[in-house]
Amino acid sequence: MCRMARPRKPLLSRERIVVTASALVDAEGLDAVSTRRLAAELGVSGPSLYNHFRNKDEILDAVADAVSAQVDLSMFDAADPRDWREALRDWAVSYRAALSAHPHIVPVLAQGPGRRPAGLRVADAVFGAMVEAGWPPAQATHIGALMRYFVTGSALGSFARGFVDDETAYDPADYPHLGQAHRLAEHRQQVDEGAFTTGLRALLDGLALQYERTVLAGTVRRSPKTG
Amino acid sequence: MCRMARPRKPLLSRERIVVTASALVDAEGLDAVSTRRLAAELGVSGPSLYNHFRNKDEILDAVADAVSAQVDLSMFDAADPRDWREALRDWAVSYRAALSAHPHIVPVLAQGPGRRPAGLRVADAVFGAMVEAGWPPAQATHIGALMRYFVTGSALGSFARGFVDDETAYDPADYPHLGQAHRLAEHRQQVDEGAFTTGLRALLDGLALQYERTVLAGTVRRSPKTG
DNA sequence: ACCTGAACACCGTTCAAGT
DNA sequence: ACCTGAACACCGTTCAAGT
Repeated sequence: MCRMARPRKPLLSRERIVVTASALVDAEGLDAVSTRRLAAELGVSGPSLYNHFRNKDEILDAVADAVSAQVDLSMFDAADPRDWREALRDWAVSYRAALSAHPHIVPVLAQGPGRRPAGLRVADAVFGAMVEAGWPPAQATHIGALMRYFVTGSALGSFARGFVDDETAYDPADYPHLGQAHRLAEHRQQVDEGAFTTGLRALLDGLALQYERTVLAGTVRRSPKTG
Repeated sequence: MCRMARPRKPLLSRERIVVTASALVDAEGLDAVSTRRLAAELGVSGPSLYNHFRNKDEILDAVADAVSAQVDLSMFDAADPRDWREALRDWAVSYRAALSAHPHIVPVLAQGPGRRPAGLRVADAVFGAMVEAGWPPAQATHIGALMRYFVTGSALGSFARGFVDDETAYDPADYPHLGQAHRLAEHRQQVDEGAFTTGLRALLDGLALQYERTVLAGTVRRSPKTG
């Protein structure tokens, strides 16, 4: 019609790049993502990407943040902040589910939120909820950190898949207790799920003990808003 | 003297390569390790490395295994296997110390022991000790896995360093509880150590609860060696 | 504003050739 | 047995040029 200043739509967008990069990471791993390969999948030439991202690391950061955005945080809006234990459990389960669905990007994600908005929303929500529940700020920080240690660790590498499925690989003379280790691969799902569930329960039980000893012991029944 | 079949000593050895590669990883990170760069540090040409390792991944595996070899396992030789809690704590502390000293290689290490001898010795020792302490094999496997999740997660990325040291980075409108997050960098050591210590104690407290409920509850005082 | 080809300084790995 | 240079098929990124 009038003006028609821009003859055709741009071929690329940040979102298209992130979606395609995510699919490539999931399908073939981090090493498969080269700017040229990614550009080819998008039907453009390599340098085109630099119109939308400053460099390759920024693309991978965006892929990682898209995973963080999948983490459910609604449990922290719960009516009673004293239900911190259940909220923390549900959050950890959702957190791990999101990461485990995209294990190849976890090393990037594990470097911390930095300036990634979704990663920061996660950190903000858990810290806020713990403070709201009565944990001192320093302890609330520790809880956010240690939960991330556990969840990223569990999503980073499958424990079971860390052993090779080869009966002759583990000589009983060298490793007297690993006679069945080559069979871990068969039970991958159960082993990793079981270890995560056991560890999560242990963490929460242990934190509840500390909560009783420190937070509840020091409480003298504050009424909110009235000082 | 006689024969002198080999005129001069080889320039390289697997050990020299691993030592130099480790130093390079520690000093400049995984990305700095290229076969050409590593070879240059060793005073040889790039392809020479292929006389000693099949490929670059094998070199990084060897670097990772050298870190696993630093983990103290002596606590699992303790007289009384019922002291599993203390042994597990001391092991976790030593494990994390070894990994934290070489954080850049942790993503490689976290992929599991595979066929790396030192990594397998670690897995063998902790599994054997837990079974000896009375844990059922499936639970002993879970403990080995969940402890690795926690330790590798804590060594992989500093929680505190995961936030940028920039007062304007975290807008209170977006992240209402992160007002002090930019100050985490100052207290990096205390935050990461504190979170690890808190998490480790919580894990062990929680596991001890489970031990009381399941292992001790089912025990009818076995005398060893007499069935 | 957004995409391109050419170019630069790199990669991991193979292989024939040397000693 | 162990090291080399040359070569192959790649990299990430910059930049002048096009529209």
